[in-house]
Amino acid sequence: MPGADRPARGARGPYANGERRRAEIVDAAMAVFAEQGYERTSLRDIAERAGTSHASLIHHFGSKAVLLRQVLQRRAELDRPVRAEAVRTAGLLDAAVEMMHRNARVPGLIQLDATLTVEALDPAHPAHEFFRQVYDDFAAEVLPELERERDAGRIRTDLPLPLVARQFVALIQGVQIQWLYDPGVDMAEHVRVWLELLRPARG
Amino acid sequence: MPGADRPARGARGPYANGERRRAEIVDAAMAVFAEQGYERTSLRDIAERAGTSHASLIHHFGSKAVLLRQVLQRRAELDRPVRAEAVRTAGLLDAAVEMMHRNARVPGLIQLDATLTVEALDPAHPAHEFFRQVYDDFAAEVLPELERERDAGRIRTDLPLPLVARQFVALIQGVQIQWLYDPGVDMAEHVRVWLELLRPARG
DNA sequence: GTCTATAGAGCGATAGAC
DNA sequence: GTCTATCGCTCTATAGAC
Repeated sequence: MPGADRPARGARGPYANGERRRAEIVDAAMAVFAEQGYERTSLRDIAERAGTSHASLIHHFGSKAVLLRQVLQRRAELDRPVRAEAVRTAGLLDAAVEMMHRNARVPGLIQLDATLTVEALDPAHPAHEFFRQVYDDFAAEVLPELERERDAGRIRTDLPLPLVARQFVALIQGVQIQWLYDPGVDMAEHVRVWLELLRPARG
Repeated sequence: MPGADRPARGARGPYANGERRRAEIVDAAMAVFAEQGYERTSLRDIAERAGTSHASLIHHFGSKAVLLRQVLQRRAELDRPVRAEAVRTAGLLDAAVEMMHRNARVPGLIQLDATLTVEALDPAHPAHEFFRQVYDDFAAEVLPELERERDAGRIRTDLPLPLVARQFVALIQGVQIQWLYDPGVDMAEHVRVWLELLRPARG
């Protein structure tokens, strides 16, 4: 199946080598951004990791900012199927527990999110809109799930759910940062306990 | 009373002008760090704000890292009396609601904390130990307060309080970042609702 | 498509006049 | 104690050979 829907040009489809090279560079950039953040990472750092020159990065992507956007897009693509499976089997809220457990085992992944999120607070940052949208979307996705849970009697009826949905985002964000300072922090357990707090009174 | 316990040298105490100048530079640095973070701020940016040259900053502080430490120390000194008063009148937990409400009105203050916190994740960063200590200390200070509240029957008895103490820190951190992305987020209300979640079941 | 060379700018820090 | 001048370095991005 791979490449079957493309006209052959050379051994693989068109631009196959160029696309593979670009993918290698994006992977290298993702790794180095995760270790050092965006601002502190130079094109030379990424080029060294990818086994090429910083000039070739510019050739392929045009600028460091564009490369960052490719990294964010790639990360979202990698996440989507894993996340979809977790949501399918556990529901959106409990899936977060599973996702945090899993993400903690991928070196640099959470540091990438935390570092870029805060760097991108500046509205002029190339990833500012991306993160604003990600958080808004996530809160908007969580809200109806919270309403369903409330209507099913599984969470308290006296809570301002739009605020609670946003608090879910904030909690995940904050727990990640505390975990980065102290790996003894159990991120999944934090989310689990917080979800427990939402449950109705049991006497 | 001011300066009375010092031998006069010139019109004011010793080093009076130098200390005033240093204080002005620290205030300027605090403002610019708050707007741009530490890494993205140059000594020239700070010097311009303070109305002097970047060389004079080095003269007074020796390095950019030392200047950052002075800023953090100054910020802690500014915070201490306000915080102490809030804790005295409201108790430690409710004081946080008050503090977040107040801090939201000081431009750049929360951005300073959030930006530096994440930049300082790197153990080699000049503020890494400072922030690790601040978060550990705060969680350690909150824990006995939570235990008192539990013993007084004001919060649930089935919660892992050491984790909850750390979650308080994480929540404040995360809510601040969400607020920076969307000023419509009501930080104090988030803390208030979370504290409400801790209360015992009421049927 | 990848390289070397380099432009052009900004950085932290230093030296030394005043 | 403050300045100008500058060092030595790093950065993003460009130019052009191959």
